[in-house]
Amino acid sequence: MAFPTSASLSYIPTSLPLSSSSSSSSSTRPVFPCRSAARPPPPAAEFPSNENPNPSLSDQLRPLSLTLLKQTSPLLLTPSKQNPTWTNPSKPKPSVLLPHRHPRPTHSHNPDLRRLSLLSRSLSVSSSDDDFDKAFPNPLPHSSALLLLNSLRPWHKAHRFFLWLQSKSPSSPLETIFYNVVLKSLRAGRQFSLAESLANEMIHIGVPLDNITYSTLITCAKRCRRFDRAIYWFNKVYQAGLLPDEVTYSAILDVYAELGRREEAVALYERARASGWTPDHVPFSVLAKMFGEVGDYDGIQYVLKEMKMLDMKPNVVVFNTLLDALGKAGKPGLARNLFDEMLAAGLTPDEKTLTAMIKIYGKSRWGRDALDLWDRMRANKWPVDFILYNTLLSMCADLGLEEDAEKLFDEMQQSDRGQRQQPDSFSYTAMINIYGSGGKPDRALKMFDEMLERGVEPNVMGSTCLIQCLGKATRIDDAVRVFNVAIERGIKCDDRLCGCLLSLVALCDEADMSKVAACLEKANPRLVRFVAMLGDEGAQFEEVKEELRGILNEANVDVRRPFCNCLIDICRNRGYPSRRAHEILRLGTMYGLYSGLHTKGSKEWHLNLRSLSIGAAKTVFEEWMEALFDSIEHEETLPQIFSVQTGSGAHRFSQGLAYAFSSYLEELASPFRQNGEIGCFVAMKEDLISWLRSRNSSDGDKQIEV
DNA sequence: CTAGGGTTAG
Repeated sequence: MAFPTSASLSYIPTSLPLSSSSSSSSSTRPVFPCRSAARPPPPAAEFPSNENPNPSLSDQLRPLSLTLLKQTSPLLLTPSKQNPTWTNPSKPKPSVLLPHRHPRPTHSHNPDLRRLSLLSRSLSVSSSDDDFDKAFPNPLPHSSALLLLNSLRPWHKAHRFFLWLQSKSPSSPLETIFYNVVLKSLRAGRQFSLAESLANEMIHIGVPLDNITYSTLITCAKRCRRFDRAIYWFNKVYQAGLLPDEVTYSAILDVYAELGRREEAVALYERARASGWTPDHVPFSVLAKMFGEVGDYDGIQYVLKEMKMLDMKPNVVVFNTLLDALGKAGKPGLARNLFDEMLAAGLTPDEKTLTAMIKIYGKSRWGRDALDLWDRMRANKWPVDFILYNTLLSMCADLGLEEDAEKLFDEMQQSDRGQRQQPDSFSYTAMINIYGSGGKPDRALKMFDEMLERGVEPNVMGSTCLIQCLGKATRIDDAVRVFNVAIERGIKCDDRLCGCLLSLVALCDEADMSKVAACLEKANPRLVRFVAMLGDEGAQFEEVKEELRGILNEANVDVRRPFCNCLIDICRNRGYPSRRAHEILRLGTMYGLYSGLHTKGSKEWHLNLRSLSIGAAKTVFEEWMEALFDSIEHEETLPQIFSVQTGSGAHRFSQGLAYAFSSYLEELASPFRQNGEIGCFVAMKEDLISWLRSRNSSDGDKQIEV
């Protein structure tokens, strides 16, 4: 893919309307506060919490920097007011950030380096003030103290050394650089509170904070998920009468990006650009990742366009984030083109590049591209690391490449133990996944047991895959055993695992029901009660509706449809009151979980049953037939062709639906015929009408029974 | 590594 040439003038967010919020400005808090008017820090509650990487619409629309878009910030207006002769917009006066970086001292090679490095290692066993006193009876030279401070690990040793240095010069405070170095160490140790108190100490005793101090504080806050404090310290830069330089600026850009506050991040970027900033690679990587996170393809295009405009050649990191972003935006073809472009530009892909590409091909089920790339990796001796190994295994799982995965897994097992390439829970999960989705429960189970023997902790996904596979083979006792082992080993039951247990409820016979219910009781007792309610003839629709709504509200968005699918299966398989399956389907439809199943054209009406469970597919089909019968009765115009699609089972989770649905249609003696393509069933109008008429006259009841 | 920013697995 070439960089896009049709460049629109500015980024228009795809998912968020701008217009609605641009009228209220009185309560907005400028990102670039006026120097004279120091503002109190924003309340922490104003920022989305850690658990919420995708803030609500209102969060995103909180017009923190929409003030920037409207250019109402006093600081931003001052240049033209103070300096009316400044009229060349192509060379704007820098107003929001420094055009240059903080100057750093050039380092002469210190002859003590080696000695100090050995010393820092010996101090790393224990480091008390006594140790420091013994090691340095004479005052330490400035540069040696700094080098040692920088090399002490973990953070508390550096911090203790810092305190010791402070105690050695009680009359004069340590210079900024000492604070900066120890702050870096505190960041590595994720000690934000301590870092912040040191920064406050600097302010208190008059040690100047510089851009290095601020950027370290901001990234430390970011790593500790204290985004509110990151923004607080960014505002502090302006309050102190300084301007951020491009490192500090990129750091805060990354904070907004991580918060998912995309408009504000873009506004920050554009404001800096407008004031003459020529960004380096970092902000593009930050923005690309931000857009990729939400699959915002237009956002990715915006990043490409900006780089193109600046005639900037992406480096490997930028390519990596762009490739990953395109994958997340569901554009495997564009990712492939961009990867080719990267090679054509003479860059060598690294582990992360290849991980991104293999992941994309696996998820898209582009088997040929995946295997082709794998061959090229080996032929070119491109670097491979542990994560790439595991990604290759997951790709094999996605594509059902059992033999390739086995070879790779063996390779990992034969690697040196020190290399950290021994299979871990991720690798085992991939193997369990391969065997599980290939219908080989024995091998999957063997993998799980082997994993436990080798002391590798199971994870929730591997356990879920295995339980699902054992469930499909109706090996309920094994499934229950695996569940209990997983729980004993500290697995936290997530919604997917709950859904998996729910599918066991649908599959097991009456004798095993209590064992499965006991598992589900540990995972989600509410579901156990709800299943009982569904089986109770006396339960009213309103009760079912309320309880289902509660359950779905508590559940993760992407398990809601699987939950309903499973519940429908349970109703049908366990002989619950026959209206129940239809009630769940109706409610699921009401909650928008089954939208887009029907397509009505003038020549053909189509029913898409892909990603439905067998029971849900049957129930949806029954409702469709009922609706069609009504249409016939009311003599509506019908098309010539009716088609149903179940999917061919290319996706491992939909395996079996085409087959099950085919025999179901045969049982019903329906006129639908599989039409060349697997999983595609077609009936002609006349055949369908006569079949529906005969069924409804012989049944006497409009409900189609199986 | 040598005081500060960006990229990898369901």
